[in-house]
Amino acid sequence: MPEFFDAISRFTALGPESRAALEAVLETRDAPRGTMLVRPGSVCPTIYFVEKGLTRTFYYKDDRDITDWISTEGSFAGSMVSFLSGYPDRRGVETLEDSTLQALQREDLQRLCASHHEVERLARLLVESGLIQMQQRFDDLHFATAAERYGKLVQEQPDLIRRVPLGMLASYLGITPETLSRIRGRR
Amino acid sequence: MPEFFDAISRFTALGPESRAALEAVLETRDAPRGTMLVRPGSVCPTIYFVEKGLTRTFYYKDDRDITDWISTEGSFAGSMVSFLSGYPDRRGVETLEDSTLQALQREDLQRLCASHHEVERLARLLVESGLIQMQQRFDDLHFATAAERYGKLVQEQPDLIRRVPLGMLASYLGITPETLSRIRGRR
DNA sequence: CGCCGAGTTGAACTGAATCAAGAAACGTGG
DNA sequence: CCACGTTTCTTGATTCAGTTCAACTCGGCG
Repeated sequence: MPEFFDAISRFTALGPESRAALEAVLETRDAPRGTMLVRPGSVCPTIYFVEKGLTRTFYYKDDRDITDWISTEGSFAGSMVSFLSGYPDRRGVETLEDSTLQALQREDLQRLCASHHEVERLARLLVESGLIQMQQRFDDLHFATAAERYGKLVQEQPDLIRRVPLGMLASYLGITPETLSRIRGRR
Repeated sequence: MPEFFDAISRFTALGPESRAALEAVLETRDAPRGTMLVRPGSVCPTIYFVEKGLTRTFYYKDDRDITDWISTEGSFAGSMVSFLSGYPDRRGVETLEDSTLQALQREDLQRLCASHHEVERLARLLVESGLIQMQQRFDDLHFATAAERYGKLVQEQPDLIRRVPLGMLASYLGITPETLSRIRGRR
């Protein structure tokens, strides 16, 4: 719980009232490795803050399992698009390790956004930072080679290389497992 | 001006006070074709609503001119990332046709967000829709072939094919001009 | 043990980039 | 209004990063 407020304090300061209101709707959830938090193809009514553990957002593209996003401690997990739009999305979410999560319901957040200006600001800033990350990832996909993207991942999140199976990392980077294996092979 | 409020009314309703406050800071600007609205590499302190005309967001990647985004009537133009973060960005913005724009300054928006909850909500919803679009585009880049992406563009914005030079369309689609020309060639 | 999924390795294939000329369109000044 | 130079577009030949398909290895684990 305090981790959550630590994390969001980087975006905006919450007054005691807003903070209490948020605290009241957050729900702590322990989920063992392999728990399906959101089923692919459904609406994602909950966004999870990862306090401990590891999750991935994934979907199926022509029977292939694609990892779309990986959320480590201190970040959010969910189908952003579905959570924001309220429409179903092919993306699902599952834990890759035993995890402790803070669950925030879409409806609660909507309500708090309406009633607390500070929460609305927080939501805006969170979405903004999501958009900026997305832009970054888009640019990488556009212009960096497979090896460059892998190199960047190694630099920025070296722990993931050990914690996430190769196949999932590969699809996260937008390449096949074979290609990632070869990239590793040289050096 | 009314076009602007029409467009944002799809997101949230503004009370008369918020509306007046926004109106007060909007500035209409006529820009002939080829006007540089934001220079690449600078901070983008202004977001433009395109009332009439056409703009593109672009940058240079190894001396190649890349079109990152195209904004038609009724949409926004600018370096989202820079506008939101306040940091410089390689992306610049220029008009592709004689255009009429509504200019909104970052500082004004920040101020109004702080003072008017409704404006903050509007900002959040706008960023959300930006993120959703971005996700869509990311997925396309990931999985659709060059020809599929072009086909989609033809379907969704057929006017752009006539209004935007091939080279710019190509880089917008993430391919070379040669490839786009060939795609057009067959059929 | 022997199976099974995850990872590696190899060979052939492919979509798109690159390099290299031409052809067409475009606008600017004489 | 035409001629010329510049930019834009097309077409062809070659190359390359990454995919696909297929076989093989390795490390558990029932």
